Amino acid sequence: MQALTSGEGPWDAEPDAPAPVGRATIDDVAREAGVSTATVSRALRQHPYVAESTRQRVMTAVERLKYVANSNAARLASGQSRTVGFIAPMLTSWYTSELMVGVEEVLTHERFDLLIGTANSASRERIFRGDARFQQHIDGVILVDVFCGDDGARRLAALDTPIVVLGEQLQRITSVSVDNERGARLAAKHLIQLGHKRIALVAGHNDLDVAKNVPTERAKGFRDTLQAAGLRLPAAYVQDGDFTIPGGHRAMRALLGLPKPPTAVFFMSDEMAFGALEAVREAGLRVGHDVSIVGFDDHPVAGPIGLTTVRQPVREMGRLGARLMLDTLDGFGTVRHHPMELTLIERISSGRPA
Amino acid sequence: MQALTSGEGPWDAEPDAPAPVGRATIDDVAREAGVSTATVSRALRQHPYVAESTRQRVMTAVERLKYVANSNAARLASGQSRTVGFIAPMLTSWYTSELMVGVEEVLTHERFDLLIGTANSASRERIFRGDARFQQHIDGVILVDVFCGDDGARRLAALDTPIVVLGEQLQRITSVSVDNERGARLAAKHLIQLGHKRIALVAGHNDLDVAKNVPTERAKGFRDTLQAAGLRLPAAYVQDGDFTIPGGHRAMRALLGLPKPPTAVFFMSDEMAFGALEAVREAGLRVGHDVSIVGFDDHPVAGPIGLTTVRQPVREMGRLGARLMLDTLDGFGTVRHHPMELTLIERISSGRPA
DNA sequence: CACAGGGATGCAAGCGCTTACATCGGGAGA
DNA sequence: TCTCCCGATGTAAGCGCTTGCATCCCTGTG
Repeated sequence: MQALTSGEGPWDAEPDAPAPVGRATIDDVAREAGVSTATVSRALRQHPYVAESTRQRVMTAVERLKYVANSNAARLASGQSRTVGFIAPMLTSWYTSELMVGVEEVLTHERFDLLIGTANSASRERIFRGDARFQQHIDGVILVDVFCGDDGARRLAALDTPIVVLGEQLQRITSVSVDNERGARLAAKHLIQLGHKRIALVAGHNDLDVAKNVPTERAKGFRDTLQAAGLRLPAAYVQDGDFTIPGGHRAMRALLGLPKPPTAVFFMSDEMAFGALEAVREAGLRVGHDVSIVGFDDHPVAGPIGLTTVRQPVREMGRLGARLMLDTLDGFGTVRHHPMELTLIERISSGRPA
Repeated sequence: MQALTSGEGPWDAEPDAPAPVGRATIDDVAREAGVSTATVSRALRQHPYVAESTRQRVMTAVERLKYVANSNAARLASGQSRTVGFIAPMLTSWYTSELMVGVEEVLTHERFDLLIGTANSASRERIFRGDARFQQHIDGVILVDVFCGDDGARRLAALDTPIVVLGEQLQRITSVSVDNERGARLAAKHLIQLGHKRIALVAGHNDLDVAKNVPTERAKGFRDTLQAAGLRLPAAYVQDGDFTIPGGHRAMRALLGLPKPPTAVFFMSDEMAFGALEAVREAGLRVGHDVSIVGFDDHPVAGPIGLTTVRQPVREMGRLGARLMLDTLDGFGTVRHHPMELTLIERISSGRPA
């Protein structure tokens, strides 16, 4: 951030620009360059059949006139919307917005627009049917946390809309995801190695029966690891935290209210873990001593408050997802799954059992 | 969030829609309704001179054909971009993204698009000059943290682009802001009442000399209150935290490294305060006991971790800002300043000095 | 040296809407 | 009953681009 000293800085600079504020059209440029509008259009879009000298002339004219193409006209004429949809439940979670920022970053760079939508159960279907905004004016859709089964995946793949899925892996659909089972295993193993015997799980939702999805995979990795270590996971030790801060708070309170409360808890998201901190404090206990907590994400606040967590490169996932979408739209790129690395970050919220 | 049970849920529903995927044009609708395209256009946009019966017929046709207007065509024809720009430094801070979500919420509802831009020193100017994206295809601009002096404000007001400023108050420009001086006073007073004598300040930037801006106002309120209480604010007690988590961390470390460290610190943002928590821990001290901390914002994580803070209704500010922009674009609404309420939320990060 | 081939450019028809202007019809006032 | 007026609708000209097709010209080839 630049230091603005009094009386200086960009705002106070002289308005030295000639600035015939962006009124030039492609015809003006054509005239200025002495070519046809068609040639200008081609020159501007890297069409192969434009002589280098001509391109130069056009570019010069563009500079001089400060020409900027009217994207509405371009889109109308070409039939390409240069817009991709981004659908997720809970737009306000850190995870989602971080993905969105990543996506936005590369899309904007390629002069694409982002159309954002929430995906509650109703609107998911809507996307591919009658929804007003997504119906026709979208080149592709980036889906987050689809949480659909194999059937859903099949239906998605059958659509002729290019799709990229973020966060989970579906049959025949390009995706960027992490190995959720492994992530959960990392967390569980960590807690087990610290010596914990009573370890609980706070999932995003409790309905973990859908074929394949993030919570299910994490739950599986977690369960398996516990089982392998000869530990039990009683039903009461599995709570639903709704992937939100208040949800995590509630879940933790429920856990601490148990006759035999756990000494360690794995949360499927950092935000739920944050909520849990409050519950621990309210109970007069100390995190990392009386009860260990492990999250998932590596939210920016996780570091400062010392939350042990499984880091996933969220922003980078968003970026990659957007790039894959662009490749798909360009006709390149085949259906592929792109795995991203997961790392356990040990901090002070987890320690040996009291 | 809906519970998806195996084999069910929206994804698995039968594709029961007739779905002649949104290919209908306004002409199709006109034909279907037995009117001209002009009438359809008018009916759809609430033009007064359309008979109710006609409107009904058009609507029916729209329904039947699942017609959705092509916004590119509409924008091209009308010359209205239906897009507003959103410019802020640091798009990734919670404050900014929260504002953005609020803005997005109402804009989307009104079928407007949001064009997001960063405002580093260079691009600020660019907005109103040669910048490619903002030059012509924008109806108005929402500015966050402009941090410009009166001169800058004058230049802004002189532009013919509708402008709404969020977070601070500028001459002759519509804005939504809080009383920053008062907020800082609340924080300072709270700390003083707790009995603190050595109180430090972590600002967003140290260049507090610009005519009028958020950090300056908060610094003033803070200083004045300390002074009124007969307390000193040594230069070493004023640190620059850059409005980021790491910045807050650094600032706190610097403060704690002082020969006579403060017993309480006011941070101009919660995120900086979060960073500080880590520094306190590293120093082997306890927040709320050895050192009290007060933030500003009421970030969602502030509650869970017990950070005392000055709450500002950020999301609501974004919403209101967007609404004001829409009013301006509609020709309604005059230049006005809309003040929002600030509240001190006392939590456990602040207590009596040790 | 005529001719085919293909690179470089121009022409002009849209893309799907909006809107100024023309038109039409029917009730109110003369 | 005949204007006049105005509400309701139609006509058609673009908005600023993209792109298929036609055209032109410069090489390389036989």
